[in-house]
Amino acid sequence: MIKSTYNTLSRSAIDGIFLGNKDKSFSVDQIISLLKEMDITVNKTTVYRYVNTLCKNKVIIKFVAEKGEKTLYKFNDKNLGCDNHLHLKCSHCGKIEHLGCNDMAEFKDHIFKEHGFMLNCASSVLYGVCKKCANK
Amino acid sequence: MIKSTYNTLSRSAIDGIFLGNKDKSFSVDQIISLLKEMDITVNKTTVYRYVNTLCKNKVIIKFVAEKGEKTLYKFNDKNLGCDNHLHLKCSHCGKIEHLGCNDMAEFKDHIFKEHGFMLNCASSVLYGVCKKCANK
DNA sequence: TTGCGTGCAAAGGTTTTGCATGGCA
DNA sequence: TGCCATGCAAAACCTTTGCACGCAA
Repeated sequence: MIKSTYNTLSRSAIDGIFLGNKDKSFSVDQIISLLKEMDITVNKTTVYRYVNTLCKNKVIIKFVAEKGEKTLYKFNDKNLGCDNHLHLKCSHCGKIEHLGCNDMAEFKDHIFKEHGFMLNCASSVLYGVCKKCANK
Repeated sequence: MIKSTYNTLSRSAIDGIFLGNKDKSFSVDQIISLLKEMDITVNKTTVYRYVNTLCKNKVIIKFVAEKGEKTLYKFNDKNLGCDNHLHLKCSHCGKIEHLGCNDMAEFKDHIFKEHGFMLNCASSVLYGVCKKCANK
């Protein structure tokens, strides 16, 4: 999924996991388990290194689910439109800011897991005061 | 801040930090630094134990800020009403759920720190489909 | 005096780093 | 061949636990 590097079985397989489950998130241990099911054994260090590389390249996103939980990694789907990010509307100047999906992933996930509420981002608007107006 | 326990200098000082900065959040290391500025030296273990006790008593709330960041602790202000939590409205049945401030702290904090946007929770409603309606 | 609070050391768990080897291009 | 990818071991880091001692009530 990233350019100017070598292709290896491990990396292709990890790519496959993220590409084949664009809406799911995985911990490093889960990735290793999934690889094992495909009879591919990969060292934990290798997985950590690769997911970090993918994060730096913005191919996947990294987030912490809860308290002491393990770090999760998820495909960063850039093709999704306004139904996948929230909108912040300034009550003062009326400007609307789009809250990118990187910021949303954890929050939406939490609302769904903990409250069983499937958020419809396209319809939801958060109101407040933006930085510029706050400084006036 | 909690009953049926002994009062000690360390605990009073930690109480003071949270009570005096109700809207701010601190890591264990930050707490130790602040105590040091008051010439109070407290062992890290002690701080961990006390903040965990305070969490169990719902006096403060615990949350993870970002990625691999340290766990943060913040005063749990119960005097705040609907202007401190978000509302989830089901587009199907119309029911409104209140998203408690424990769930909100991190999200609101993030929006403010990263986007400079001061969220007005009272005016903001998130739309989606609740658990009951989703199961129909 | 009783039992909670504390500090120290050690352990636990996740993630990172160093180094030598292996494998892609 | 050159350089990146990998595995192993060890380290780094945050947090928790065990144990003995100290101190509040």
